[in-house]
Amino acid sequence: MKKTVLVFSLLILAILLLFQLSKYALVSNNLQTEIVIAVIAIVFFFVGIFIHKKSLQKPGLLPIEIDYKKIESLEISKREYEVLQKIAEGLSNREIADTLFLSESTIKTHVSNLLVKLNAKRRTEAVQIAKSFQII
Amino acid sequence: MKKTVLVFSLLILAILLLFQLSKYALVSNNLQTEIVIAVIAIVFFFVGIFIHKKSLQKPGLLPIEIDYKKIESLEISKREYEVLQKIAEGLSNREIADTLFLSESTIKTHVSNLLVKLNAKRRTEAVQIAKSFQII
DNA sequence: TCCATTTTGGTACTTTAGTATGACTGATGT
DNA sequence: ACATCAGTCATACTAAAGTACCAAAATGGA
Repeated sequence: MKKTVLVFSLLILAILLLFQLSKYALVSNNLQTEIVIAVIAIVFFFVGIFIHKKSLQKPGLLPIEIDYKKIESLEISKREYEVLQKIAEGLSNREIADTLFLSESTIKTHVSNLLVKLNAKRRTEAVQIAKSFQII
Repeated sequence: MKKTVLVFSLLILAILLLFQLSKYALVSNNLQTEIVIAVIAIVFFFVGIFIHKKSLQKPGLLPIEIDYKKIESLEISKREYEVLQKIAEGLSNREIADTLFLSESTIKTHVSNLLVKLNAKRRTEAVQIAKSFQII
């Protein structure tokens, strides 16, 4: 965290410095206008890339867009999808049953149906396939 | 794919146009230098963000940086780590044994050790924890 | 060379996961 | 009113996963 603040502070300072330099360069006509603009453009282009990269540092903030159409096309129902999410969280059938206030039998039924619909042999494979489909 | 090419083409055209406009604006002194530079800076800043975002569109290209120090601190050995990767791919113990040319017993030993080291109760939970630790 | 660690593998066991099948309920649409 | 379907749950079974404990190679340094 401290490192991030430091990096951003330095970045802002560098940008301000660049601004001042570019103004001096232009008013004193030491440099060609094109070069100054190009430098500014390139620097801010990379700053944009850098900022965006930083903003994605935490995996929880990754823009994982869920493909709801895919879920529909696989004919996965609401309940089944809930179970799929719990599986992906690493819960056992017993734990899923408890969190959803259902019996373990019901969860087993849902899991079995999910495996068929996702064409998976195991729950771990189901998670892998679901992620590749961008549905979780 | 076609859409991406189109968008990038338009983007490049827009940038070139901006360049020309800025040059005209500066030489004819219609606008203040600061404003032109600021506009250039802002535009390229967002272009940088846009480009970086686009480059991350494919999930396979996500820059998931693996925390090797974390792996070490958890005392996960090379073999155990290989097994962990296979687990995350959704393979069964039997399949992992076959791909690594080992017996299923060995895989079970590795998995058991992994569960202890990752403080997980199940292989699915182990995958979840490993991802939260950024080690897979 | 010797020591520590990793890697490998086995047996015997318990637990969890998954399959197959059938049945009941409640909501929905025709 | 009736068929349909999602959701629920059960039983009985097989398969896979995981635990506990042990032990022998191999690997890599000191």
